[in-house]
Amino acid sequence: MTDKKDNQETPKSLNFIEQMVEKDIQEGRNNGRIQTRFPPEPNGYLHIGHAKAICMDFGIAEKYNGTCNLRFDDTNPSKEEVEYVDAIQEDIQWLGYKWDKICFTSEYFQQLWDLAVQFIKDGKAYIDEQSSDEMAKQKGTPTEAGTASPFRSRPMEESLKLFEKMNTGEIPEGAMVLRAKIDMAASNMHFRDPIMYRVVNHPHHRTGTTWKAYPMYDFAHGQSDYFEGVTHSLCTLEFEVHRPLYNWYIDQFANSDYRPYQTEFNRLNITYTVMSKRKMLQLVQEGLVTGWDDPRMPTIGGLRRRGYTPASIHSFIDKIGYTKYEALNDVSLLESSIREDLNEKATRVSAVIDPIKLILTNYPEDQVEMMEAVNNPGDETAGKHEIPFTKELYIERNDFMEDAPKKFFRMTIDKEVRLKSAYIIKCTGCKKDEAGNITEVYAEYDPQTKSGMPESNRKVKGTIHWVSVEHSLPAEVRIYDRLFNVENPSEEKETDFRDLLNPDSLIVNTAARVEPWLKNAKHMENFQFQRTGYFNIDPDSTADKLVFNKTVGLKDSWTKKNS
RNA sequence: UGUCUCAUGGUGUAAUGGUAGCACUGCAGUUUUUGGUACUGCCUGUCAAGGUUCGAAUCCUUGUGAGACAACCA
Repeated sequence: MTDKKDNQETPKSLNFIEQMVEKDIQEGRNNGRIQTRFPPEPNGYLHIGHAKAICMDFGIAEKYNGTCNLRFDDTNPSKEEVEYVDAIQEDIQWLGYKWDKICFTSEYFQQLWDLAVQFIKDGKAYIDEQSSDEMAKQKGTPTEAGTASPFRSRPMEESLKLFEKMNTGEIPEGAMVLRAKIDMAASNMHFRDPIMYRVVNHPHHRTGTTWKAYPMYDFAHGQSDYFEGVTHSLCTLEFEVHRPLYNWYIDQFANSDYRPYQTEFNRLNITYTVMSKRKMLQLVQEGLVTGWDDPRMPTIGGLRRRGYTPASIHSFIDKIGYTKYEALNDVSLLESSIREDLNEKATRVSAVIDPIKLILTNYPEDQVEMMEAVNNPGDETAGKHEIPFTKELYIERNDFMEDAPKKFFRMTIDKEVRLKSAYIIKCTGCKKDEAGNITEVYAEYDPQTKSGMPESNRKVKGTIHWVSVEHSLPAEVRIYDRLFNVENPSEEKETDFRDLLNPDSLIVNTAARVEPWLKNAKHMENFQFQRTGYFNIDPDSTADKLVFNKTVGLKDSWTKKNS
């Protein structure tokens, strides 16, 4: 495990954005200054797709000695809430990033307003009183030019007066908008007199009722970048068509030698994973999940509670890269990232999920032996822990088979198997109820084969885990599978996505037992158990419930979960 | 029948005119006190057709396919 680090690492090739940034620095664009921003709208929780953007925005600043602001793009008060503002900050911090400054687009409302007024005075904007339907009709289609609004040549003074009114409350929502006067025949639809301002009567989570007229994304984003001093405005591919407008707005007023540049990269898509905020909100509101941080959700909080570490998310993002190709990443790449990280760091513990009683017929009735188990087989410095061993144990139901096929390495009658960290035992039989279900398994232990004794080196094909019946604790176990059962949910756009929910995404199993010392191991964040998978204690958890996570980990994994 | 963008193994991503490599997945094997881990090997690729060139994944042309854009969302 240590020589892994000794391997000389081949220098990682730069992605296209890093290459661009290095070129910009060399050529002295914006005096070689690097400033980025992460601009979420506070209308939902951050998900793994945002993590990709976060790693880019903060990562570029970190790598090239620049700065990165966290800017809340809060220009639509009807959808935004303080709850989201707080959650977003927590998630970014959990990922390990620090913003240079925290800001809000709403802080620039006055500047944007003044700028809009200037646009009107310059004859570059006008108040349109048409309905949105009328405006949509005259906008044309991507293949046909649009036609001019009857208000397009409205005198500047009139527009100015009406614009003031838009912000006093006397104009109802939808009655008028401020539009930029550009080109109704432009091949880029965004140039056909885009809306700059509209009326929203919903109070804003920060500015209250101070404003009634709110800027649209296109009029706000580039300007905010400019006001802040952003040099590299990085966003996802769907904003590509907006870039000419982004530049056009800036061209209208910027007169310094500085200007921000927008660059787009591909957004994250993962198989079996829905990342639409709208749909996630619906899952939460309809109670189909327990909340935004339900472990089945692709949110940062959900992944955290499912046992993902910040390091695993970083390594995942690192592996998928940034291009302009709209990729669909296999979820196994994400899963391998957490396995890799936990395998290295996680402490191994024992737990039996689907227990069946194993009785060692020749073991003294009241004897308790403390068995020593390593915490991490790949890391000696991780230490050891003790597990109580008794005559009556629980083993996994599927670790025993009465009529076993040849390739079955675990427990079967007349065959030897090793109890991990304890003795080699030989199965002698089992007991069944009337229905034929196995209720108990019997075996004899070999006292000479306790772990550490010379005899224990005997070759035995199988090794199984166990817990002492007397010392075990019952636990609520939740088994998580994928929330969706279609490979690419985005292909099912027309379907109600709820039809795509996997009915097995959450299975509660109350029969599980865990060994007692787990209860006292609150200081440990991560646990791993090898054949069954990986354990993780939810850092938010206070209860002793366990969550079984089927997707993460080798085949299965566990997360301790709060009630 | 518009504008813009993209196309490399099953998936994702490198190679920036000079040996098509890496990771994930899958399949084999070695080691193993869990069938895990670790290590080794294997499978599979430049969308197509032309052109430029000593040499093309890379440059040019045409075609094909995919995506984005017609919200008073961001």
